[in-house]
Amino acid sequence: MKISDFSRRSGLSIDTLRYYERIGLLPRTARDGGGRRSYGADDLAWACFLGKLQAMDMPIRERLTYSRLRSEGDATLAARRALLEAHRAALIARQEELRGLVAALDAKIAHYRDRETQSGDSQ
Amino acid sequence: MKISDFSRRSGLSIDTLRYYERIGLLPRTARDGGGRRSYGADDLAWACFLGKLQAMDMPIRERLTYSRLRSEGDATLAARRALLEAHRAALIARQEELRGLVAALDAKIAHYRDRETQSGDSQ
DNA sequence: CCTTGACCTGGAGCGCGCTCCAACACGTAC
DNA sequence: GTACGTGTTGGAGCGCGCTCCAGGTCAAGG
Repeated sequence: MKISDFSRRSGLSIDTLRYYERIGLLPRTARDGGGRRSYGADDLAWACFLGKLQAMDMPIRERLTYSRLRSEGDATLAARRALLEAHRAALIARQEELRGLVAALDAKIAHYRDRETQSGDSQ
Repeated sequence: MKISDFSRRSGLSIDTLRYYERIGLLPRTARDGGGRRSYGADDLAWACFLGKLQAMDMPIRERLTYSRLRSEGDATLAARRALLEAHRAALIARQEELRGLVAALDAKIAHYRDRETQSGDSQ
């Protein structure tokens, strides 16, 4: 698969794909005769998972660590799971925080509704 | 209140307070005889709310818009409420997204648990 | 008086995560 | 054979949101 197709299917921009490869987040991609990147199906699964990790706000450093562990094979399975579990805990904490913040926001919005009504009544 | 106290109470660093004032996110603060910032209680409430907006991932641009509206008085109450409601909707959407991502992460973690067990059993 | 420490200003620097660019190499269609 | 489209590289640039720094001012304490 050529990079343009891979970009569309993975949801990562062409520039991002090359950038990720440069920093080692994606492994060095196989090349065709002319030196062009040629992606396979397993590359796609990995790129998509990287995209999910990013959507989960996992910073690049952590994704790099995960990627390095992955490249070291089955010996790092437990370490990788631990990393994911730590990030899961962070996500849960963030969700709790957001719940509280939404509640505060709702209070503020209700407060605005009151003030608008009052000023509307008095004019 | 001096800036160091205000920083501690608002949770914003001294540098951030000065930065916010520079870009217009905080209004020009009152000064004492020597030209030093002298904050009041209402400044504190506003700074704390700005902190919450930031914790809600509201970008600086949007916070600036909100701040500008606020400085224009009661005529902008409805606009400010609309802005907060739009951000509330974004937060809810993000929460939903995170729920899905956590589910995907759980699946991945379960997958790792399986693989670890298998390799443990076979050795 | 003189030191100390907190404050002031304008501006530079930084870490993140891309994004864009110039200059060049292919391979296919006409 | 030449134009075009798509790819390559290394490196520069960017938007965000601070954070840090140099060089200076001022008030209070010893």
